[in-house]
Amino acid sequence: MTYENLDGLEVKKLENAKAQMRKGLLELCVLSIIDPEEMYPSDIIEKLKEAELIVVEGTLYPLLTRLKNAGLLEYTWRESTSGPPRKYYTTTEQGKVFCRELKESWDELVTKINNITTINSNHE
Amino acid sequence: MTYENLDGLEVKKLENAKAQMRKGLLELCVLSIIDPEEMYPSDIIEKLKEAELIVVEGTLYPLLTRLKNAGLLEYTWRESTSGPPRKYYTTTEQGKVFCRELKESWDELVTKINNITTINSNHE
DNA sequence: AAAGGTACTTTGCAATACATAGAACTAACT
DNA sequence: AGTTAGTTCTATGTATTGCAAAGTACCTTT
Repeated sequence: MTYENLDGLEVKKLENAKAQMRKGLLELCVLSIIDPEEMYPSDIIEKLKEAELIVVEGTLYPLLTRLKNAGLLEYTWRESTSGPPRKYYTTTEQGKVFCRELKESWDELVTKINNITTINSNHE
Repeated sequence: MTYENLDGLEVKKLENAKAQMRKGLLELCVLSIIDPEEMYPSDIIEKLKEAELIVVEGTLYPLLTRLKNAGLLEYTWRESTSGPPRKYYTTTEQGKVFCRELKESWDELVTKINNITTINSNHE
């Protein structure tokens, strides 16, 4: 990824476009990360960061709450040795099913987008 | 894609999740579709439909306007033999560069998401 | 002239990111 | 005991971009 062909304004636009691309994908990411085990929010943020998908608290907490309210996640409080208690989230059975469906939808979407963008690459 | 594991409310949630996934991806799609040639909006909608990415006027027209205002697209009016005149859009040089950068960003994003969701699939 | 079809514009709403401020809890320090 | 620092979680305003729907404008046909 190099920005040498873009001026300052374009860079900002590209950054924004990248941010918009991420919208709507976090549910899948978060459910996938949590699924095999239990996790508390800062760990989730850390895991996302390792995957180079940076997410901030203001995004994650409301998302976790939404998923909990939708019955896809549940949580238990756990005392921590290094500060206040933590909410450990796990995926409900419902959430596992939903996550699998979501993954399928994602795969289909990727295929569709690639069909569009790859076909046109061949013309260049 | 089967919904047999989901009840009515879940289906609605999944549909919504799919809609959210699409957000942010249309710029890339539209630029990719237009790039090799010139196109007017109904044709773009048709092409997207063929690719099973259904987009409505209320979405596309403002998007085209945004891209035009950003200098990535330009248009000329053309008379039509079957109705009112049409706006034919073409990609500017700037738009071609932007589209390539966007494609790279997309590819990176796909890789990152797949890293997250695939790793966890292996645990099931 | 009116009707029908096509093309484009506008607007309100919903959803989900981000930035930021703040509250609450615990451990360590003074 | 009180204060400070670090950690965890909550809430809110803002920005962006889809969708639904209504409406305007233009051309052809009736």
